[in-house]
Amino acid sequence: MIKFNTQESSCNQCLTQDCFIKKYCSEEYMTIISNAKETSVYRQNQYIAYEGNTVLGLFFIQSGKAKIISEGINGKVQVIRLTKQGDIIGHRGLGGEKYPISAIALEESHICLIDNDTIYEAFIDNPKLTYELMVYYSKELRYSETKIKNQTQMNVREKVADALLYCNSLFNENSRIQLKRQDLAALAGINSEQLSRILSEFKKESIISLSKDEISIINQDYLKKLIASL
Amino acid sequence: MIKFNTQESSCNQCLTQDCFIKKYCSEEYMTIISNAKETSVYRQNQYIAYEGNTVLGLFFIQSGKAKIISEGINGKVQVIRLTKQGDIIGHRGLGGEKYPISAIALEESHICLIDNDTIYEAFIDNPKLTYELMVYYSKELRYSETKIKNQTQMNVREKVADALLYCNSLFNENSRIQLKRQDLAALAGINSEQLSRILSEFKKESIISLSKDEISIINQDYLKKLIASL
DNA sequence: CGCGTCCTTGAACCGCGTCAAGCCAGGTGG
DNA sequence: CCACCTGGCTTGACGCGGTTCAAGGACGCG
Repeated sequence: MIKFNTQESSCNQCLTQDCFIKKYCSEEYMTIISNAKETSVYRQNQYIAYEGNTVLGLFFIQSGKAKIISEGINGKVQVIRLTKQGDIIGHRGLGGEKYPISAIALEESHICLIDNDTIYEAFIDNPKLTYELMVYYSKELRYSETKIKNQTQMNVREKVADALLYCNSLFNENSRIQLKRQDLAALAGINSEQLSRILSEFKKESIISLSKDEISIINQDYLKKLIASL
Repeated sequence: MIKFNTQESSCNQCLTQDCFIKKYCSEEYMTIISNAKETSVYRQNQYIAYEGNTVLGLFFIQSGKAKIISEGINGKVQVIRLTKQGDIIGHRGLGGEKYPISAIALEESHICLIDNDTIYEAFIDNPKLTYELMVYYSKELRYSETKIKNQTQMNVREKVADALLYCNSLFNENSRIQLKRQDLAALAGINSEQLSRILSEFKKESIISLSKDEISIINQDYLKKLIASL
């Protein structure tokens, strides 16, 4: 694993404005955390956290993207969610000993690790931070519980629509989605053959366009209507 | 809705030891909350919170049980989780305006409602409370995300085993489960016909016993092995 | 140019959801 | 006390949607 402290290792000078630490910690604590944290660079496909490993602390994404996955029956992978700048990884390990999920970088990513003790102190001394993180969690819970229902009730076509809209709303890069088919399928909770079929259908119906390894949504309204009944 | 302040409306005299307020709030705050909270009695099948309604605050279960549900396609119900004494309902509404789920009492239940403002003040002034609640959330997240994977990858038989073990570990009342078939099916994420079939199979194989409206687990190890590969 | 990886498409099987009928227990009224 | 009705549970039969297996195509890389 490639790790090194980057030059911009001080939170004060960090440009990532959506970081919880920057937004909700006192000046005093930002310094403490700056000294304690370890910022590393992860290359594409590199593991950030590994299911079953001991919880070291909380990861904050300074820049980049990652997928959160969980392995199931016969090694079948489920993509739980995708993360971007400002998001947190590893919080599910709070109060536990082992990471219940794995995190893998989707592109080169700069990620700060704050160890268990430091972050615990920060929580106790910065109620606003803790509260805001709690709210962040409750949003994750809502997303997660909606997805339980979706996995149970949606058909394949709806699952694909849902996954496409999810990617689009999360990254919002001119509506372009660049995930491998396998990852997108694992996010939708289906197999890659079905995904291919549905994407072809959508293309024929001019709902999306496919070029190389990118998917662009053309008719977003259609996709939204498709999953509106949930 | 039947509502009245019970005699034991003071947190100091409350016998529910697993309540977060009792465990992590200062004496001073317990008094404040005692005065602000409203304790109500809900009968079986009565709604505690309703999907889409304005978030009033947080519900703490003093005694009783409830199911948390979400309605989906064609009014098809998904049981997200079950709750018991000491659990919290409505925290998913934090930072939102509307409850994203409904909660319905499974039996006569005494439930305390703490309004938004009071609970927010309590959070800011009791960092330990906020932290512990955050940890509680992270556990919910782990459960929830495991369930996403289960709904995607498990077959019907495994889903039933999972649901039975869930009920058993949650309530632990001499391994007896008293939920209506429909509720149990909605918890497992399948239809009630399939549930019946699988339960009959399990009965034939002496894994469970069925009597009237109760299910008893006989061979717990078998069920655990069945879902171990997840 | 050949190989490996990823994507696409076709074909066949089967698990599960749906529909429908029968069963059992409890409640109600004649 | 029995007849009837109602709601929940069980079981059977059927058909569809989706998974699986398999083959072929597109592309990048050595």
